[in-house]
Parts: sequence; structure tokens; C-alpha cells
Amino acid sequence: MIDRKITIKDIASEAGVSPTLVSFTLNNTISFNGERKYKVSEQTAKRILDVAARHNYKPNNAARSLRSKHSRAIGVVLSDISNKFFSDIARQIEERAYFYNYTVMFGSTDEKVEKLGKVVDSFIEKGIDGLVVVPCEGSESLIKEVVERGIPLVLLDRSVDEPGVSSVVLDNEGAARMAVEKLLAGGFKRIEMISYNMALSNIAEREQGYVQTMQRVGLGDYVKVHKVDYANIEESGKELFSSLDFSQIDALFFATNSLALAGMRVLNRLGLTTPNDVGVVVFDGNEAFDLYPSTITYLKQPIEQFATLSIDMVIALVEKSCQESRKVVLDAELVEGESSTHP
Amino acid sequence: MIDRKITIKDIASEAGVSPTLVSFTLNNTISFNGERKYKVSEQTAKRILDVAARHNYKPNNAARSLRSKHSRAIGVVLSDISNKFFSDIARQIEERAYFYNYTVMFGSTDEKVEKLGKVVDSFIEKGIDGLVVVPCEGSESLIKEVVERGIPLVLLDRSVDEPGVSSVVLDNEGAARMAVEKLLAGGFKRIEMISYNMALSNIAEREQGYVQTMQRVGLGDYVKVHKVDYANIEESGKELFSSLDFSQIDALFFATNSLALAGMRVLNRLGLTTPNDVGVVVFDGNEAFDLYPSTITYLKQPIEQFATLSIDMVIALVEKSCQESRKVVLDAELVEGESSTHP
DNA sequence: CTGAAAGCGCTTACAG
DNA sequence: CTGAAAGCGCTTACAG
Repeated sequence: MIDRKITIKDIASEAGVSPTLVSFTLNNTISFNGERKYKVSEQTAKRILDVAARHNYKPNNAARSLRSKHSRAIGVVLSDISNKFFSDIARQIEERAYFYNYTVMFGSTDEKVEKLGKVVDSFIEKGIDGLVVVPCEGSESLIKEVVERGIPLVLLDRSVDEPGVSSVVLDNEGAARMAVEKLLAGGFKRIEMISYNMALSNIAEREQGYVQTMQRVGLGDYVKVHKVDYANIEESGKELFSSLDFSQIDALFFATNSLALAGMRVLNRLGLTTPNDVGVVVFDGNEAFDLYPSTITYLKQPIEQFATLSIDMVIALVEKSCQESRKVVLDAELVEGESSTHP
Repeated sequence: MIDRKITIKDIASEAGVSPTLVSFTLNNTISFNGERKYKVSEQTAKRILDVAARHNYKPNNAARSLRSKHSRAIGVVLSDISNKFFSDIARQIEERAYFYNYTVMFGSTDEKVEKLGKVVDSFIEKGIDGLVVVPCEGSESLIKEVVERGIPLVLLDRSVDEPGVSSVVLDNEGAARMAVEKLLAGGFKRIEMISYNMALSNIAEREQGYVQTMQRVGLGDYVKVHKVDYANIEESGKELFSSLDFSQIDALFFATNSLALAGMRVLNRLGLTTPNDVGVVVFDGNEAFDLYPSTITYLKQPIEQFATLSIDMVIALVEKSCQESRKVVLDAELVEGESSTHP
């Protein structure tokens, strides 16, 4: 912590007032006394403000936190900040927090609940006011505990089955439906899905959206959800793809961007292209697709809203302007490319 | 900030000792008295530790910071955390900081010095102990000011011309030399470079490495450094490429990954492929290249070392275990693909 | 409208 | 080895 010599006391003595008044002025506090509210007189205020400005006064954050019991810091626990989807969110979260003069600290779980626990603990020890968390498999009890300890919490991207927990998620079922319908409209029938072997709400909902849409249009017989091992995408994906009979598959719907990237790498190697050999719709855009010979149809998630809302909501909880939990569901947008239309 | 009821005082009274002793015990402090050093007696220590553990005691971070004058927080200012190169670094920085029980806050400048100033100011106000900064164009005076204020600082990825400033950078000249030599060995002669119109040390050094290598092998006549506008890569790049006569160019050396991505997108559109129509070497790998028909030769930067060293160095400065500034230069590694060999 | 005073939870000389 | 006491720089009832 860097010494900022000037304190409220210095300003007080230089302005010839009490520290109390300096604090009131700088924080724009109104003091109550029975019925009447008082503000610092304009004259005094001006004098104080002048002195503070002249010395470039900055309040000491630690002192303020110690006294006021809040730190204006939020802990954000993501799956992996080096993953483009999450780093995009991180960027927006940063900006939003800065806007409110809040600070954020990031942590990554790599989808491991033990890491989630460690990161959350360390954030709490560091004195955060609230948490934004992307929960991972098996984190229900941990989440519950956080909520029960009264720590303001907003879940992001995925939710868990706990009452009273706020969350900002995508309408994954709806998004999956859009994807499947686009492929159907594009002339594909035998659509199969590539997903993860993880029990995450968003993944489950995407699978559900796929299955239900297929059944609704009478293609239930073609429904097939292939599960790739998250911890080992590359190898597991390669193995899976070599077992698929692409003469029996019209199109693939990828549950995440990482899966799509890995999958298309394998398709490439197998000499298969989209949309010629197989239709494709994926979750999230990726600059990688720009180097692909044809354009890819993808579901665009509202990154900025994810970030903005989760920060707004956690701050509302922290500052008690909102007490009850809220669940917000956002819509994906389908961005059409060539990969979803049979040539 | 979340209430952690238990304080040092509570533990003291429950263990029947003074707060001083609790603090000493918990922090493993040794007290001096003239010649002799004293530790808390084992018996007492055990009693205190037991009580603390039973109540799951966590020290109050704000109080500790206020008193000790340091926060165990580092501010890290990157160019853009949603850029893969920097988010990879961010991830490693996080882990390293966590290892030392330090906290880090991230900020992005978008290469704008005004933003750099804002972020640095806000970090200082928040009470960071030190800074890791990726400086941008025109940030010399700002950097100088930070150093003069005695704020521990380590520059990352790029350096500035100020004495006494620590930095962790790449041997960019050497890396560029490797790239050019690889292309030469691959059978390309007329090698041109695609770079930015920015005055950054790393960019300048890469250009220098390219120019010098070309001259050294007697190809000075072919030297050409094309500058793309950073704020407008896409359009500026398109414009540039449409003005190039590819029948007169054997190979392109891209100064950054973003440039390479943009450039290869345009090449794609022009119907040009590597290595058939033009040789290519780029900075940094990118999963995007996996979807490209041929593999790309790239210079791999030591991301983990960037992160680890910058954090280690700034902490050393903070904790005064190291007073003088250090400049560390790391080597890139050339990862060979098909794009650097003439077919 | 303004000020004196307490206190947030620690750390750290100082004294014994 | 251990403890009493001061103090870090704020905020906030309370009193006038």
C-alpha cells in the first residue's frame, strides 16, 4: 500500500474545521437530528473541497473499509479466464465495476469444485462484499453455504437448484431450439449433438432443447447426444469422431465453442467440410471460424448483458437496495452463416 | 465486506492471553529485546492456535492493511484482457499471486494512455502495493511519475526508456531474426513485414530484427515494413492488402497474432493460401490456425515466465527483498509449421 | 450546521 | 516469554 501522506485530519486542520466535517463534505453525507436534515454549509464545504483538491487528497481505502464494513470489492469466479467466452465477460465486468467504483478480483475453477472452494474462501478472507460465480459440477452445497452465510451472491452462466439464489443465465433451451430449427430449415434431418459429460444446468438445458425440438418435429428416432470428456477434449473428441458414421449424420450441433473448435479440427483431418459433408451450428462465435473456408452459423450470447447484469445485481444485494433473489434469463441470437444450409 | 465475528480479542480472552500474543502467534512473529529473540512458548501457542482453529478465525484484511501499510494487492494493467495473449498471462498471474497469497486486480488500456492513467490512479486509490503494467504508446511520463512516487513497478511485454524501471520482455529482435531466417531457409527471399503504426518497444524491436536480418543476408532491397492502424485493424488491413502485389512478395512476417489473423482472413478472401502462394510466420500460436488447411509456423512466447517473473519481481520490490531495478529478457521459441517452407 | 469522541480490528514499539 | 497501550485513517452516533 502506497503512502498517501494527506489525511482527513491534515485537511481539517488546514481548513480550520473538524475531521467530521471533512468526512461529511467529502462523502456528501447529510446528518440527521430529529426531524431536520443538515448539510455542510456551502462556504465551509467549498473551503474543505479546495484544500482537499490542492493536496490531491485520496481517502485511505483500508481505513474506510475497516470502519464502514464494506470494501467495494467483488470476487468473480469464472471457469477459466483464459477461455475467450469468459475473458470477454471479464473485460465487461471490469468496466462495469469500474463504473461503480468497485474493484473486482478474478479466479478460475477449471470446473473443479475444490478450486471453487479455495478461491471463494480466499476472496472472503480478502474481504469482498459479494461474489459472482460460475458454478461447476457438484458445487451445490458450497453455493448453499455461501448463501446461508449471508454473502451476496449472483450465479453466472449456470444456475443451481437452490432457492433464494440469484442468477443470470441464457435461455439455453430456446437457443438450442433455434439451432435445431435452423438446421432443419436448412435441409438437414439427422441432426446429432456433441456435448459434455458434465452435469451443468446450461449443458443440460441445451441438450433438452435439442431433444425436445427433434421429438416435436417427429425426428425423435435420430436423437443422439454424444458426450465428450471435458478434462480431455482433444483425445476424447478424436475418439468419438472416429467412431461416428458420417454417412448416417446430416448435421452436428455443438453445445459449446470449445467443443466446436475441437470437433471441426477433427472434421478437417477427416477431410470433411461444412456444409458440404455435414451441417453445423455452434455456440458462440470465434475468430477461428474466420479462417475456415465457409462461414459458420452460431448462437451469439449476450456477453455484455451477462457482465452488466451480474455486477448490477450483486451490487444491489450488497447495498441492500434489493433484498430478494432474482433470476434473469437472457436470449441468444442466431447469427446465420453457410454451415446451416444444405448446399 | 462480510462480517467475520471472531476477532483477535475474542481469541485472546478465550485463550486467556493478550491480543498481542495472539497476533504474534498467528503471524509467527519473533519479538526482539536487545540481544535475545523470543518466540511464543509452545504451550501458549498451541492453546491460541486451537482456539483460532475452533472458531475458524480469519484476520480482518482491512484492519491489517490499515495498520501494516500494505495490502498484499497488486494492480495489473494489460492492453486488453479479452485478447488471448493477455488473458493467458492474466490466468498465470492469478495463479502466481494466489500462491503468494496476494490479490490482483486487472485493468485494460486498449492502448490508450489516458485509460492507463485512469486505471493506475484507481488502483493506487484502492491501495495496491505495486503495479505490473503493459505500457502503451506515450506512457513514458506516466511511468516515470509512478516510479518517482516510489510505487513498485514492473513493466511487462514492453519497456520504456526510463532508467530504474524493471521490466520483463521478450528478445524481440532475436525472435524476428529466427522468423526471417526460417523463411529464408524455407526458400523465400522477398519477405515483407506486416506491423503496427505504434511506437512500442516490442514492435520496434521486431521490425529491427527483420530489417537487420534481411540486410545481413544481402536482401536489403526487399525490405518493406507495412504499417496497419491498430485502432482499425480490419479496414486498414484490407486496404493495405489490396494494395500489395503478391506476385512480387514471397512471404509475410506478421508482427503480432491479431495482425496475422486479420491478414490471413484477407488472404483467404483473395484466394491466396500459405505456403503455396505466400510464406507466413507469425507471433504467437492461435487455435484459429487449427482450422486452416495448413499448419502455421509461429514464435511461441514464454507466457508463463512473463507472468511468473513479473509477479515475483514486483513482490520482491514491494517487500524490499530487492531494491534495484532489473531487466529480464526472455527468448521466444520457433514452432515450425508448413507455412514457412516453400512447397 | 459543527465538533469531540469512540471505535472498526489489527500490529508494533515499549516495558516488564 | 508476555501484556498494556498507542495508533493506523477513517466513519458515525451523539451532543450542542
